Amino acid sequence: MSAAKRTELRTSEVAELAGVNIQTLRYYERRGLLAEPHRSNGGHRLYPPDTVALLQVIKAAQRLGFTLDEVADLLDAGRRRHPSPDLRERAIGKIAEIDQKIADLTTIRASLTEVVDARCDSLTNCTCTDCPIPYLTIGTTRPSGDFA
Amino acid sequence: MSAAKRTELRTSEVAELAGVNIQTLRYYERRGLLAEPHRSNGGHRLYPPDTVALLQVIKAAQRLGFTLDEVADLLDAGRRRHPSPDLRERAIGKIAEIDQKIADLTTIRASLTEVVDARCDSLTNCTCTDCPIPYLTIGTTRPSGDFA
DNA sequence: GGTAAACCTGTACCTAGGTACGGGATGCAA
DNA sequence: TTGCATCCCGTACCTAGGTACAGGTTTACC
Repeated sequence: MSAAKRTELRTSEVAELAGVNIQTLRYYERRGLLAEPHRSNGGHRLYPPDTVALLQVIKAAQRLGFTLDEVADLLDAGRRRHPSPDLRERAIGKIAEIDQKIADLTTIRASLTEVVDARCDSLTNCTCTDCPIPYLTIGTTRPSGDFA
Repeated sequence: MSAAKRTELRTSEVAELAGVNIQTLRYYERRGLLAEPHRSNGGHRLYPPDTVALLQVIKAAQRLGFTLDEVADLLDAGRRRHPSPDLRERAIGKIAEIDQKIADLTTIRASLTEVVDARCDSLTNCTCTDCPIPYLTIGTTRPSGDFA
């Protein structure tokens, strides 16, 4: 079936393109994140090409701190335009959660930005309290100063 | 030492206030995320009150998909206004990463928003392709339509 | 001074999310 | 039609991040 290969992807191809392990594909299939692909006569999996994009979405969502169960929910929600009232309810919850995440990320980002353009007036005349130039720090105290 | 208790918090108090398990405090201490608190004469830990806020920051960062090692880095960066060039470099990298996360979250959010205000013209006259009203869906096909 | 609740350390165990391995079947190009 | 790369399935193992237990001190209140 060298001709059919043009449209359907084999396990290793999907894995490579999406940057995931082959075992992960089977794992996601077991978890219900990936629909069971159809098979060749011999039983080899053949995936539709957009599986690659789907995997990338899954991976992105995971990096954002969603569990696989949550990702499954999100995908489910994203697919149907006619959610059940329950699903709609959960979608609203997720949106609030996402807004919180964005707010938190923004806070962290601001803190990092401060770090990056840490303004040290000069090496010999710096008003910062945690300046590495030792004698400047003597006798100063500073509140802990974590992100927020 | 009932008087000293007013300023310093015991393990269970910190855990309760921050909403984490007591074991987690010790775990974070081992991991270097929490500085070793000083001890009572008998060896019991006594935490400064801002530990609670710190824990909340850690938990928030975790929910955003950062590993504990990354959280440690972030905290470290957040504390010092005079980063080493290396730390500065990593901070810049983190900012890019965070921007990506925010972008991804925004995409997912948009998709969920669509779900929430899914406009169904009416129960008998709906143009959506995955409308639950059966006969409307006959003969229609639709691209997969995951988030992006 | 007695005692119950909270704490200590060390070690064992748990869950989520993968990843690797073994032994056998398939796909496909030469 | 043979040979080698891939694939199959089932199962075992791994890492991160916790969480629980055991057996023994300390605290704090009566």
